[in-house]
Amino acid sequence: MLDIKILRHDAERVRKALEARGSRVDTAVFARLDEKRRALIAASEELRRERNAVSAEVAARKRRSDDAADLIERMASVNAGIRELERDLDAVQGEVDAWMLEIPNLPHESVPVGKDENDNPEVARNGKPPVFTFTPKEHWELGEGLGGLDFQRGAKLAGSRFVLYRAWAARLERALVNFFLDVHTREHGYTEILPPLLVNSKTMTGTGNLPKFAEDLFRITDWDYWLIPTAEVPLTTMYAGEILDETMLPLAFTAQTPCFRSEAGSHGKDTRGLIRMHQFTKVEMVRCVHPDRSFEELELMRGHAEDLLRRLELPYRVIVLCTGDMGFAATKTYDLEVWLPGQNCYREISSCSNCGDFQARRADLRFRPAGGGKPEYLHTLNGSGLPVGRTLAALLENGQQEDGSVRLPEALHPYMDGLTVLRRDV
RNA sequence: GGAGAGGUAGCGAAGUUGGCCGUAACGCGCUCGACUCGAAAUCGAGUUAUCGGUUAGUCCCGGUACGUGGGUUCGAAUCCCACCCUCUCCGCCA
Repeated sequence: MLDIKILRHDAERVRKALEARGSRVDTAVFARLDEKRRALIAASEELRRERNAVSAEVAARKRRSDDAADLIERMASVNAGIRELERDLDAVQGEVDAWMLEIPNLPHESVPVGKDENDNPEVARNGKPPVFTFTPKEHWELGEGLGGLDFQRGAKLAGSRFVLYRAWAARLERALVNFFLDVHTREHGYTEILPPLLVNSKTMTGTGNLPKFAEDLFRITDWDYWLIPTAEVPLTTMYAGEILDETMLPLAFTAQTPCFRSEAGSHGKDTRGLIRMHQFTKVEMVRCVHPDRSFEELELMRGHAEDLLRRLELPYRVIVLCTGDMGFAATKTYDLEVWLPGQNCYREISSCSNCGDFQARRADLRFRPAGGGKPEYLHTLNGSGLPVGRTLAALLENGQQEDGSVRLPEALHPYMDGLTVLRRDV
């Protein structure tokens, strides 16, 4: 949610910033609603003030056993007025809220202006794509060939975009989860959380997934439960409604969870392989930080994700999402893209975003400054560190050998009981 | 699922025959000050959030908030209804 004061006093800035995102917003609508809302508040509060005063007078008379019938009679019209004004206010407030919840975050000034993913500048690159003396296969071919990925049975059990892991693949999934969590908790200073995988509407609204993106989510029939599309949702809103001590900042949480996404609107995209599933495991990083530090924290967190790719010896590049390609809640986003030899291109493997105070306002995440004083909204960041399925795909494609076996990077050997090469029989 | 108890400031807790009871008794914690060489102890003072008006900002004025949402009433922490959550016991269960 945007700061309502910015909308009031600098609507033009909002309009321009959102235009860069490719999202048009009619700030005049807001101005009109806001004005109406404030007038209704002022009017109804005036009547409430009167009611309070008269009620106090009634109480005083009753204590003296005096008659108060005239006052009570007078209150009938005051109460009718309050009822009417508040009914109107509720309606207007509802409109304002709905409007505010649909407005995306403003891009930070350092974000390049652009239209879509073709305008995302590359800012860093690491590792060299491996050179093969044969035509590299795609990961699903390797995975199926080695008996680890069973897309057919996944589809039988649940449908398309589901997969079943077997033997070394299931083991590798678990190894990656442990590896990621170990690095984050031991070296990067994150606290591991195991959150609920179902959350309510309020929680989903806090991160910005609702109300606008309901169609991207799975929900439970007859319950106010939604399946999380990422651990970002519960991790970011853990402290919703609370006022933290500044000394608690920065908070750094990591969690591995299944993630559930409807992938509505991506029919025909990445229909094969592990890239786009309805269910996938991801290790997520979330940071709740002092507003003055959030952009430094973004660099830090991006480094944490990069660290994992380096240790896995996976070639990758880093891009900044341009204004037109950013997510709803983000004010700045880096995407890490891993090299997939089978697909002969870089594919997104981590998205690290600074959401500024956008989610903090929605979820009411605040801290009290160390010197005392008014609570302030903190800033929230989230980043994948890393999605397990896509990492597994990258490992298969980058480590493949001519006979279809796959070399594992050294970092994973201890997590695989010393196994260094994936073969059909492991 | 059944029975009972409860939800009030950072924590504990008082307030239920409706009316100076909401900055909210009392205690703890925290902050500042006094005392002290320093500390403890003691004493004193301070310590909710939010919205609207006003403001450069503070102050100030007013509204709201006693789990949530409704209702009754001139007036609700207090009475009524629904729901949520926590605890205890019973049942069931990985």
